[in-house]
Amino acid sequence: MNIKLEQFRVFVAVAEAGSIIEAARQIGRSAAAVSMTLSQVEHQVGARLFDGERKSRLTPLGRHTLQQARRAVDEHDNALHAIARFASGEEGISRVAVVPSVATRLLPAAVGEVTQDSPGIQIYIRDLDSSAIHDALIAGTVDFGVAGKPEAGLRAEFLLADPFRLVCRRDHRLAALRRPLDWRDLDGETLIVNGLCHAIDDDGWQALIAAATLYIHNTWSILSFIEVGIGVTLLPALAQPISSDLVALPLMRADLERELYILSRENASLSPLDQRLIDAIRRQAAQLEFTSGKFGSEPS
Amino acid sequence: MNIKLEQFRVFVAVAEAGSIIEAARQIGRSAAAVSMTLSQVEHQVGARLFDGERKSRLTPLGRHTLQQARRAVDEHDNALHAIARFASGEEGISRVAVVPSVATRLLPAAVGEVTQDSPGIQIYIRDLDSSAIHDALIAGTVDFGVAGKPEAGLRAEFLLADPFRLVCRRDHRLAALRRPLDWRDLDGETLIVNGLCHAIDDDGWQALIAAATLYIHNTWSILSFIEVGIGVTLLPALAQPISSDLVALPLMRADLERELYILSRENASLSPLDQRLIDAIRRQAAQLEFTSGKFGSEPS
DNA sequence: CGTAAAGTTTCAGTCAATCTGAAAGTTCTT
DNA sequence: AAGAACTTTCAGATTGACTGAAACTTTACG
Repeated sequence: MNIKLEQFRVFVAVAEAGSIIEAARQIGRSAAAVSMTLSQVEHQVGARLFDGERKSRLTPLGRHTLQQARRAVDEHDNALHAIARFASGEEGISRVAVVPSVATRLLPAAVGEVTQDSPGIQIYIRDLDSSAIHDALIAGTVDFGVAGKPEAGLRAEFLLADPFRLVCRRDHRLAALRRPLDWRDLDGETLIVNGLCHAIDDDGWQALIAAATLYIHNTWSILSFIEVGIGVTLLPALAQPISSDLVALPLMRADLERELYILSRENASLSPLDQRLIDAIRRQAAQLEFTSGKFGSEPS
Repeated sequence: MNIKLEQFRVFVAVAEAGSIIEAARQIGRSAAAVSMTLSQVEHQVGARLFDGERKSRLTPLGRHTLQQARRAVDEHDNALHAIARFASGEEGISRVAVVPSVATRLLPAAVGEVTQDSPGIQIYIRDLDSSAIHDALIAGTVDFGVAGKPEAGLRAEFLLADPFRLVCRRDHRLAALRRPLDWRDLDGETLIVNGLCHAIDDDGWQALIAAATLYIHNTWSILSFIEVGIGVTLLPALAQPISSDLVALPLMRADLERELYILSRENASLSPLDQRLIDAIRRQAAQLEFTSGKFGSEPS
């Protein structure tokens, strides 16, 4: 016995309408087609499904078949619906790993954008440093990430270039210069080296960090030091928290910047929800304005 | 989006086989057909379901679609299976009302026959007198019944003719006659009239019961009276319990019998399980032997 | 690096299933 | 008994699916 889904649909329509003509009208077929389909179903089942000549009363077997047919049709429609929702990104799970600055500055608005119209979705977020993000991607524990360019084995699409700035207190002498800073301006300053400093490929800078004494990994800790008057540091604009006590000063070398990429596994597609989230992150990144031309500006 | 069940089947086969050629081999189609069906499905979904050129790795959307497709296909197969089981009478509910004699003499073996190979079925049995059975059928509380012929409104198919016998103690003087009895033989006997006596259309008999003093409805009670030596009665052979103290004597009027019918609602089909049960009852009835020619025989 | 092998897709033709409108055959109602 | 409503049958048309062959792509391997 093999009854097709469309045959089930026709049978359900007739059983519910109680008449072939009415059912034919509802599903947009001719009565002849419905009649033939129905007799095929009865032939498959091997017994009559309706009592009497008209199609208004079901046999016990017909009632049972109706139950089963309804169920099968409903499950099929549910499956189609679920596939459509997943395909449109209205439903699903997205696992993301991003650097802390993206987690605080880009993700909240992007996630808000995506979740606003899609209540059924789930998003897992981890904030890690770039190399941990690469590892997580290769391990498959996250679907995509936002981080610096990896060595290999990952697909990378450019997201944004984040210019480095010198961060110091508003009342620092460097803030009073009101011009892009040179490395020589940092002579005699207490430089706090952070994890992102090594990415800057500049000889003068490398000499400075080689001579530095303070190395602090966590961005928030660094800023606490600076706030109480100890030292200055170099950070990408996105990594600078908004604080009225601190300023981010542009550098002469305006080309020094951290590049952030959307990373994902090579040869592995992303789910539609991942795509939506990436699109939202890109939109948020496009809205960023690095006020690199102005002096004494607040970070972002 | 409308994906047919057969398309789901093809997609599931390819996803599980990891190759179009292998899937095509399994489902008995050409690779070309499978390839075309698959691209139809992808077109319907609106995105790729497999990563890379070969069909060995699914995209996240593909995995989700596979889950849903499996579910839909399984539910459809379940529905077909459930319909087949119900249609063959291996599953279902049967509600039966029968007269007490049938309940004790025919039903046990018939039910045993049916339940033996079908563990999934349910059978509800009520034993009632004929008119209550008619009422239950008309009310729809049972699917079919075994009882005497009803007035109207019910479909009746002849089951068996149950010859009336005279029931008395083995040591009764009538038992010693060893010949079919005439009404005159009952002169002077204490006749116990029961509910079935009125069905006998015979003037001599009607005169006898008009003159009787004992009227007892319940068959078992009647037999208790007879066992202690009080009276005789007339009962259909099937209603006579096996007891070594009692004998059932044939009557001269061998044509006096209670006719039992399989009754069901007119214009209402019976379920396949009902049919199986009816068939089993008929087989049991056919095996009955009323030893009407022999004298002093035990009741059946 | 080139060739063979395996896998996939495209193509055109064939075939089977399904649909339609018309007509005939039912059953039910009046 | 006649008409109305409904269902089925029929022949022809349409659609959709399948096939084998060939082209194309990717992978395996010497």
